[in-house]
Amino acid sequence: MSKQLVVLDNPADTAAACCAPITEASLDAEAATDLARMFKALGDPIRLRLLSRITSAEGGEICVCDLTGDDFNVTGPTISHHLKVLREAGLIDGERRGTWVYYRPVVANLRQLGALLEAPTA
Amino acid sequence: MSKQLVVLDNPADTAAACCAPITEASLDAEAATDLARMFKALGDPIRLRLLSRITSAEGGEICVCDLTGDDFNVTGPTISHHLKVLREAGLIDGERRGTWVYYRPVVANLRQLGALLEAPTA
DNA sequence: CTCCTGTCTTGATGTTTATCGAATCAGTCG
DNA sequence: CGACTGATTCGATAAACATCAAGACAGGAG
Repeated sequence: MSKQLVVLDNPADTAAACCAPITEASLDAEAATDLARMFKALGDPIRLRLLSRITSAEGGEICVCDLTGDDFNVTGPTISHHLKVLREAGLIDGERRGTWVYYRPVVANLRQLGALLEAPTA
Repeated sequence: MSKQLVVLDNPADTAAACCAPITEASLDAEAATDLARMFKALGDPIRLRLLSRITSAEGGEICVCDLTGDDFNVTGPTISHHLKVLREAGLIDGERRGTWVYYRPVVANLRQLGALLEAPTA
């Protein structure tokens, strides 16, 4: 099982009604499902803080060992679970290098979500 | 009970670490909780499509009666539930006028979420 | 090879959520 | 007032989720 941390089929950049701002028209059901999966991943305070740490990390990536410190009040497995949710949503991307595992943001998908929400502004 | 559809204390525009992009630093726990509440509201395909219809409505608002058509495959009460979730998250805002109830987007909060996600792009 | 540390998976548990049908509230029209 | 339509709330149920403790796996150090 070397699949463990490989990026594998990123569910987000396959279909994912790219770039259509939410104002443009009614999202069709399929696009809504893809997008909702990503938003749902953001819908937890711990995941949001994890993502914040990952996106703001120097060098564009961060070691899990820097996330399991007791800043968050949860155990290691729980952090691991949340990272998996973010990864499966296509918002981050992880890789093992030697002893440690590093995560970095998937900027394109984050941008897509942002664009979707900023459009109604105009 | 006239409270029913009044905008009441919008939980989102009170504290809500406004405008700090997710890259800037580690979100503090309190800000993350507020933001996660909004993202969670977006984390459902039906709510996303409802919001899409609301933000793209002519005149900036839409009648619930135009949402309960069978475009979505759920019953009236379920639509009502989702609208409530969006409303309590501070993403939309509703008002009864006569027989019908109208909803419109809370643009400032949508924009805040969008800005948070577009920042990592740069 | 054997231990040790870091990360993830599994299994269990309590909580939250989506959904519906039935009942209720709000406003209009006879 | 009394019936009717639109929208919400209530109560119940099944599915999804967050969390933890215990165990498993990966890689480096003795």
